[in-house]
Amino acid sequence: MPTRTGRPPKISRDAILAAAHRIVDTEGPDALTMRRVAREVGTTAMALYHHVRDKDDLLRLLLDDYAAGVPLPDPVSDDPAGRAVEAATAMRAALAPRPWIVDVLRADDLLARRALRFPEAIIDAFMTGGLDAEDAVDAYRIIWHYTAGEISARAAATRRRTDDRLTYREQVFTGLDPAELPRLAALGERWEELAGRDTYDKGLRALVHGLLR
Amino acid sequence: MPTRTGRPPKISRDAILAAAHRIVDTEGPDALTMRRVAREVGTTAMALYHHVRDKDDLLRLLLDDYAAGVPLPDPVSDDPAGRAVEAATAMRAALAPRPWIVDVLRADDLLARRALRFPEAIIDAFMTGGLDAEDAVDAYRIIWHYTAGEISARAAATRRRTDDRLTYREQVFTGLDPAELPRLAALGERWEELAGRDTYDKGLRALVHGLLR
DNA sequence: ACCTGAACACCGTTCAAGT
DNA sequence: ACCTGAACACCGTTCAAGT
Repeated sequence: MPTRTGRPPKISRDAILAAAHRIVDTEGPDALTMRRVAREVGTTAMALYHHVRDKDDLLRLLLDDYAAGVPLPDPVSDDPAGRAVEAATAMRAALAPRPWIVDVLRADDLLARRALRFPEAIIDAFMTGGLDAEDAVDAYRIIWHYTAGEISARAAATRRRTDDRLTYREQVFTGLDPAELPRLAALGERWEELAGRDTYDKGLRALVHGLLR
Repeated sequence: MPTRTGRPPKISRDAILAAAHRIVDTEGPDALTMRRVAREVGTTAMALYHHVRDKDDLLRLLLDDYAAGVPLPDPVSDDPAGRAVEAATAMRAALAPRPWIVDVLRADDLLARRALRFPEAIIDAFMTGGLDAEDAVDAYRIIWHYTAGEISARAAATRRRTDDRLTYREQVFTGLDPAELPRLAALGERWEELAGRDTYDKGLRALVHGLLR
């Protein structure tokens, strides 16, 4: 049994992650600062740097934890299109309540290690549907971009709704010149109502259909 | 001619915007702080608050300026699908070099006032293609989500490429269990190459086709 | 009316020192 | 080996005072 030398640890990476989870779930991602996490585990912010490389590292670890807990339901469709839709819908359902995740991994159009079941299922569905590996990867990435964009937009819209100044969009729509922008002018105030609709599924089905055609 | 009273202004909103443009174009959006803008126009940060409400307001004004300068080329296609693709491609081309814009207006799936030509053209194409107003708005919003997601992802990927630690994704791909994730394991290192491809057009065409079907 | 200085309440991170 | 305190170099914004 190897001898550990030096001062015994007061805190652990697990304790840090648990605290981070608590904070982000109850107070949102903006409340997640190094100082706040430190307070929660009962140390100074600087002690954290002994257990995680930096804040980005913390976020990534947090993400991987979430990913592990999200189920990918067994497919119920027989056809490839249906299976792709199911997997993408599950992926979106997992992310929608935690939109900050999208911001963390935006770049990696691949999800965290323990969430790879989602791309796997989607790529598999497309390959079963007759696409070769290249086209299936393209299809997955296209769906990822669509999903990430939709989640970000919805999250921002929700944020704005709690804001006072939802006036901007109304303001944009008053006094549109029908000669210049006939379609938008005709829509008028209906935009507000139409833009609130959840169109994810509609877009997803169009996308999958178009990609498999 | 109305008599203006009080101290004459040293700076103007135009001067502030011009400075902000200079900063964001040469040093990127992260360099755009109130203090930095103030230094550029030769005042203190607090003087700015007399001309813009807050930083968000400044960003929105900046955005509107950009929007005014971006051309929407005349359509060349006869068919509605082609015109929708053209307008969306122009919109993406306008945004791609300035991905921070997407972050500013994420919520408003409608663009800034002076950029309304883009949604107008896209909605018009879909309505010409036989969709009713509701479906055309849905179609536009779906395309917007896809476009915003793609731009964000590409911007983040570029940022990461200049980073040192592009190791994370490689790391994820080493030692995948082929029993658990057969498709991804088979892809192996090819992911890196495949994920670099520009798939915007492919996805856009699939989407437009699926939406008009 | 417009501008200034000082201040508030924060950030992430580094670094030298302590146990 | 692990933790601490002080410090660095920032943020956006408020507020009272000056011109």
